[in-house]
Amino acid sequence: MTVATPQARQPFSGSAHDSTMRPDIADLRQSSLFRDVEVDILDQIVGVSRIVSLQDDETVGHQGAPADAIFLILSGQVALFNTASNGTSAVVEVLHPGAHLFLPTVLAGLPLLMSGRTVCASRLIRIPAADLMRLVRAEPSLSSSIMRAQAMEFRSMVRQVCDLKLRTTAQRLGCYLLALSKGQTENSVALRLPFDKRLLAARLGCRQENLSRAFAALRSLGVETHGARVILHDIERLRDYSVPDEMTDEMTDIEFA
Amino acid sequence: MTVATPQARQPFSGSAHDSTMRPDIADLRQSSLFRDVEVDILDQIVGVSRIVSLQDDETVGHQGAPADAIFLILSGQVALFNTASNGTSAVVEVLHPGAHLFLPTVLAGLPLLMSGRTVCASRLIRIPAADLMRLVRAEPSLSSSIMRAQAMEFRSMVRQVCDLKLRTTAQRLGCYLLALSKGQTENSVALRLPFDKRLLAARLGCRQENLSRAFAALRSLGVETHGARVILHDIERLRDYSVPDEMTDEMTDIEFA
DNA sequence: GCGCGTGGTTGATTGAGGTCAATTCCGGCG
DNA sequence: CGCCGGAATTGACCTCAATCAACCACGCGC
Repeated sequence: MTVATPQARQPFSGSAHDSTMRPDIADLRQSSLFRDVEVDILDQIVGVSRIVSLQDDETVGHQGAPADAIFLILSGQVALFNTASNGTSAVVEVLHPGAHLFLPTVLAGLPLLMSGRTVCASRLIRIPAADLMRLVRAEPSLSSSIMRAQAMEFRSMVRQVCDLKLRTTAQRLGCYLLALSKGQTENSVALRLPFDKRLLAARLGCRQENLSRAFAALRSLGVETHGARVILHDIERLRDYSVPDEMTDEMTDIEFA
Repeated sequence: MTVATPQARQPFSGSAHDSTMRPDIADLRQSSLFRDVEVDILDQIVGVSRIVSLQDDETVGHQGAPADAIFLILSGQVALFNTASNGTSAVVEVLHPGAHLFLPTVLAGLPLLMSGRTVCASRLIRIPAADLMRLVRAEPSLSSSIMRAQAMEFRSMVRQVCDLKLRTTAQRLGCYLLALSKGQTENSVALRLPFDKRLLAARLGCRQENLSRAFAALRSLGVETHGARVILHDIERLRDYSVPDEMTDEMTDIEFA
C-alpha cells in the first residue's frame, strides 16, 4: 500500500519573497480559524501577516523543518503529505480555501510532520509562528477559536483512521463522493471532483489504477463519471453500499470558496 | 479490512455512582493535560472532579452521545473505538495512565465520535464538561496546556493515518514494538505487550490471525515472542524492515505508570 | 486427573489491492 | 486536420490480508 512521492518543482522558503501584500480582515475571516474572532484581534493579526502567491506544484513547509509559520488558504489547494524514509509518500489531506496549515505543529513547537504542496496556483496568508504565539498568549479569546478548530481537525483525522480501518477503497470513494454531495436533498446529484484522480487516489490511500477500478465498481450503483464530472444517480443505494459515518456532518475542512 | 465489535458487559453512565472520592492535585498532575498547570487552577479542577473506578470491559462514553465530561486515566487502560452502521468496529487508540478521553469532543461541543471501553480494571478522573469549559474561559493559562495537548494528539493521529497508508501489518507491528522499546540504547531489548493480542490486532487495523502471521514474519528479523513477552534481538534490522517514522519521538500518549 | 473455555496459532481459500504493461482517451498545438 | 503527450483505463499477475476452520496451549474448576 505504498504511494508514489509527488514531484516538486521548486521549493518555497516560506518567506514573502514575491509579494509584500497584507491581507485584510475579510481575508482572515475566510478562514475557519478566525471566523469568530473579534475585529481588534484580527487587526493585530493583519499586522503580522503577508499574502503569498504560489504557482502550481510549489512546496510550502517541508517535513522535518521547524514550523516557523502557519498558512491560511485564500484560493487554490494544498496537499499535505508525509514521506517515509524509503521514499514512499502518503497524502494525509488536501486543503481548500478556508483551511489552514501547520497550526498543531506550531502549537506543539515541534518539527513539521508533513510537507505541503500546492495542487494548483494558490494564494495563502502567512502568519509567523512567533507572532501568532505572542497573540495567543495575550488574547485569551483567540485560544478558544484555536481550540475549537483543532478539535474539529482532530475529529477529522479520527474519521480518516476509521475509514482506513473499516472500509474498502470503493467504499471510501463512495463516502468521499457522498461528502462532496452534502447539502443536497435530491436522491440524484451532479458534482465535480476538486482535483485530479491521481491525487484523489493518494488521499484515499490507494493507487491510481485501483481508484479507477473503484469508480468502475460504483458504476453499478448509479455513479456515472465523465472525467472530473460525476453524477450520483442513487444516493440511497450509494450510502447503503459505502456505510458512511452517521455523523458525516462536519467535513469542515473540505470547503469550497 | 473489518474489525469485530468488542462485546460490552454493562454500560457505565458516566456519573460517579460507585465512588464519591475526589482526586488530589498529584492525581491531576499524572495527566499530560495538567502536568504544567498552576496549583490554584488545579485546586479548582479538584473541586469539580470525581474518581470513578471501573471493572474490566465497562463502557465509558458512548459514540453518538453528547460529551458531558472528559476523563483522565489514573490506572488501567481504555480502548477508544468507532462502530460503523454495519456493526464493524475500529479501535482507534488504547489509552494508558496519563492520557485523557473526549477532550476534543467536549471542546467542539459535538457528539462523541468514539466509544470508550476499559481493557482492565481502571481508575479514572471524571471532569464534567460544563465545569471544564467554565474554567477554560476563566483561566487563560489552562488554554495553553489544552492547546499543546491537543496538538500532540493531532500529530499522533496523523502518524497513524500515514502508518495505515504506507505500511503492511508486519511493518506496523514492527514500528509498534520499536515504539514500545523507546529509550533503550541497546540493540537488543526485552519488553511486554501492554494488552492482549486481539486488542493489539484491532489497534493495528488487522485481524488476530494476521497479527499472528505478522509476529511469525518478524521472527526471522530477530523478534522472539513468548506470550506477551517479546524480545527484540536486532533493533537495527527491525528498524530497517519496518521503516519507522524518523520522528518516532513523541508517542506521548503511550505512557506507563 | 478430567473437562472446558479462552486466547492464540496454523492452514486453506478467497478477495482486495499493488504492480507492470498495454491501450485508450483527450486536449493542445502545429 | 493529424500528431503528440499526459492522464486515465484495462488486463494479467502477484502479494497481502480477511475469512473460515481446525487445532493447540494454557489455566481453572471440579
